[in-house]
Formats: sequence, C-alpha cells, structure tokens
Amino acid sequence: MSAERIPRYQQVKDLIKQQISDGTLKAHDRVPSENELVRSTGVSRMTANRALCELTDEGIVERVAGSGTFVADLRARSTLLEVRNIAEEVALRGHTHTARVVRLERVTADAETATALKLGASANVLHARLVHYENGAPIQLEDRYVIASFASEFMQQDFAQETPSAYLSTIAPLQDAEHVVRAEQPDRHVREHLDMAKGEPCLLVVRRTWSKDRPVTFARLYHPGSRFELAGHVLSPGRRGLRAADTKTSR
Amino acid sequence: MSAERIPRYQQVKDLIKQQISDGTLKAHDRVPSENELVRSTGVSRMTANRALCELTDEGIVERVAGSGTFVADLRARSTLLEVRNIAEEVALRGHTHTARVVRLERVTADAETATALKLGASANVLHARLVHYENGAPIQLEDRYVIASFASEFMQQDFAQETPSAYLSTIAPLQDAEHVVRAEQPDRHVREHLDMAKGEPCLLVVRRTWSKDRPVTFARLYHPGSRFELAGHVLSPGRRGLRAADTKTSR
DNA sequence: TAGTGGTCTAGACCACATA
DNA sequence: ATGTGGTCTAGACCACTAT
Repeated sequence: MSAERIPRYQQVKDLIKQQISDGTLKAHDRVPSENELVRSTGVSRMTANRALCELTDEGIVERVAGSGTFVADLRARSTLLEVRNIAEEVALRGHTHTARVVRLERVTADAETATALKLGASANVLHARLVHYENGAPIQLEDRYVIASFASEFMQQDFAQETPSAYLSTIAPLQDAEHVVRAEQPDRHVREHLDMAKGEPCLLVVRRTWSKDRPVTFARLYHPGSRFELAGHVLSPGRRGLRAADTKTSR
Repeated sequence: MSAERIPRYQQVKDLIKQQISDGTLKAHDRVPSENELVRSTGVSRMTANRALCELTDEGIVERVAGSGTFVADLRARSTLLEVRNIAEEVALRGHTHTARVVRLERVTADAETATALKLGASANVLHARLVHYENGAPIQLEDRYVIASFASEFMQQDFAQETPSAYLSTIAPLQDAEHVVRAEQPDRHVREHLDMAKGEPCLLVVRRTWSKDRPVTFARLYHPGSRFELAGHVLSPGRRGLRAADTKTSR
C-alpha cells in the first residue's frame, strides 16, 4: 500500500535506539557524535543534530557541549501523567458529559483559598460548585474559586453548558497550571454529591491556574475512588515523542 | 556580569509568545508563516522553522502542512504529572531514603498480576514486598512482581541497598512504563506497614514496565494519603520546554 | 589543537492546502 | 498557481572540553 516514507533524521534516531535496545549501547556510553553520524550514515550534520536533539528531548540521551552525547540513565527517567479537563476527558471516551451547578456565589475567601490565590485575609472571591456526570453518573465535584476582578461576568454564566475551566480560558490569553493529586476522605457534602459509599476515599486534584504571573483561579476537583482513576501513560522510548491518555475505569 | 546571549530562534519564540500573551494573537488565530518571519525578523527559514516547531512541541501552536500555523486552543492543553522512583524523589528533597524488605519469594501469580504480565493462569512470578522510608517515616509500600525468567538473580539481591526498580533497570536495556493512580482504602497489611490511621485512604500508583514489547514487572505502590501527594507541575507556555516536579508535603 | 555540541544561513525539493 | 509546512544539504562561526 503506502510507501511509508521515513525521514532520514528518524532513521538515525531509530538506529541509535536500536543499539540501546540491543545492549550495544548502555547507560552513560558514548553515542556517535554528529560528525561521526555524518560519516557513517551519509546525512548532513544538521540532520544528525536534529536526530540527537530529539533523542535528548525524549530523555534517551544527554548531550554535553564540548564533550559528547551519552546514553541517559534510565533510572533517572520519569513517567508522565496527563491531567485534562473533565469534559474533554469524558468526550474522549465517547461518553456524554453533563454538569449541574450546585452553587454560584460571591464569598469571603477561606484561608486555603486566600493563600492559593495570594489574596489578603478577607478578600472576596467568586465561588462555583458543580457536579460533573459521565453518562449520568457523577464523577467529579468541582469547587472553584476565582478572583473577582478577573472574571467580571462569571456570575452570569451557565456552567451547565460551558464548564468554568472552558469559560475562563476564553477570557484569559494564556495560562499556567499547577496540580496536586491526593487521596482523601471526603466530607459529607462531597460524598453525597458523588453518590459515594461510606468509607470510600476520593481522588482529589487541586488545580491552580495563572494568567500573566498571577494566580486567578483555584479549584478542588473531587473524584470517587471507586469509579475514577488517573490513568497512565507510556513514556515510550521506542515511539515518537510523548503521548499520554486519561482513562476512566468501568470498575 | 554575563551578556546573556539569546539565540535568534528563542527571540522569535518569545516574540510570538508575547503576542499571544498580549491578546494580539488569540486561539485559532493564524501565526506568521515561516516565510513571513524570515521577512519580518531577518532570520533564515530554518531558524523560523525551529522556533515554530518548538512552539508546537510546547503545545502553544499547531501546524498544518499546506495550510499554516495557528495558536493552539488552551482548553485542549493538558497538564503533566511526573512520577518518579521513590528513592530519587526522596533524594531530590534532600531527605534520606531507606528501605526494608518485608518479603521476597517465588509465588503463583494471582489473577490481576497474571493479567498485567500477560501470563497464563498458574505461572510463577517473583514477588518482593518492601517498605520505603523518608527520614525514617514510612511513605511507600511496594508490592512488586517480576517475571521469573526476566531476572534470574532477583532473589539474591539486597533491595534495602538498591531498590527493585533500580536493579531491574540495570539488567534491562530499555523500558516503557505505564501508570495508574487511584485512591483506595488500604487493607490491614498496608495500613500497618505505612503506620496509617484508621480510615485514612491511600494513594495507589500501579506501575507496569516493559522490556522489548513484553511486560516484565508490575508493581503496586501504596502511599499514605495524609503524608504523600503527587505534586504538580506547571505546563508553562512562558518558559522553555516541559518541566515537572514531584513533591511530598510536610502536612 | 582537535573535537564537540549550539547555532545559523541560503539555498533546495517535496506533498499538500487554498484559491 | 501560489503559499504552506516538512525535510535536507553543505557549508559556517562560536564556546567549550579534552589532550
């Protein structure tokens, strides 16, 4: 069928990855330099450079200017988990996402929220609490706090149609995000909203989002431990780049 | 002090990121093409290409061959969590890691393990159970299963000195890894080994590792919910590349 | 001094999009 | 037909490292 054209830099990458898989090259071993690859494979130096740079980005080799390129120590490798928006995550599974707004109010920030948003003691923040459903089953309770001055029309939104996360990204130009994942015992409100069994723990994702050097929103996302997991990913040295996937179990 | 030399491709990247931050460029807007950047900034096309390619890798723009380059929709952005080996993680915090071997045996694989390792019903696997400590406090119970034929000297190792993960990586040339994170109620053994309070949930990381297209080891890593969290990361459009960090709390 | 990686250029050919 | 991104080349200069 298709000729499956493979770029030359990819061929060089595959060559080196093959030698690492073989055992020909071991951790900390020296990898052929750019000039050596030019001679041995016939590619130009820029192409050899691209191959080695991409292997560096993938964590497979390490480069030291003036010294050489070396096979990275796999013990130092780390695996990545991807955390997505709940609506997108559900959609990716081909399921239906719905949301219900439980609360939408202007409140005085509690201590944790004030700290997270770098606000003074009795600052006002906007608060939305909603439950997200996947095919009708509750899978996330979202407790979101937003700096009032950042989103002036926040209180007029219909978050059952567009999630707070999606809405906020339409009014903010660019955002950094910070996540923490914990296992916690839910309080009564969380347990009831998520229809959780007694004693069932929840997987909590705390997310803080920046816009232009300032944290502007802070969210606690509770998930029922028995029906939700952050699923993993393969940091795959044998494939191209980084890919990740979130999955919900049907456990 | 230092002249702080900034490469030209980086200047081009900063230029575009600046326009996105400004609001000059919004999601789905067209970004200047390589040829336009050549004309407007004076760099060569390869340099413009590098700038745009790196922005693509960072998830800031999307490129469509034949069509153009466009600002990525931030709603589609996802954040990454990094999962490291426990010994390395502890060391990164400047703390002392110790481990105690609770069990080291050859057993018949249970159903979950057999499935995870793609083994038949009554296959034998090697099993190690150990507790990891950070400055003397237990933070991880590791239940690891290894395909017997993969690590013939597994039973003779001193895992208090070198963790199973580190040992396995010395005998395997290259590995893929797959992770799942869950919140669970620990059983009695886990709770006791980790010195957990009654009702305290645990954060469970299940890790499966491949060597040459075959899963060779499978581990359940239990962490006390009150003393451990997978901490976040900033997918930072404003900075270079992807960086992530794991942290343990001192809560 | 010779080798290394880091960067940059000014061309080039191709497949594909849009019009 | 033109423009786009994807790839590739054969040079080049630089800072750094090792000898």
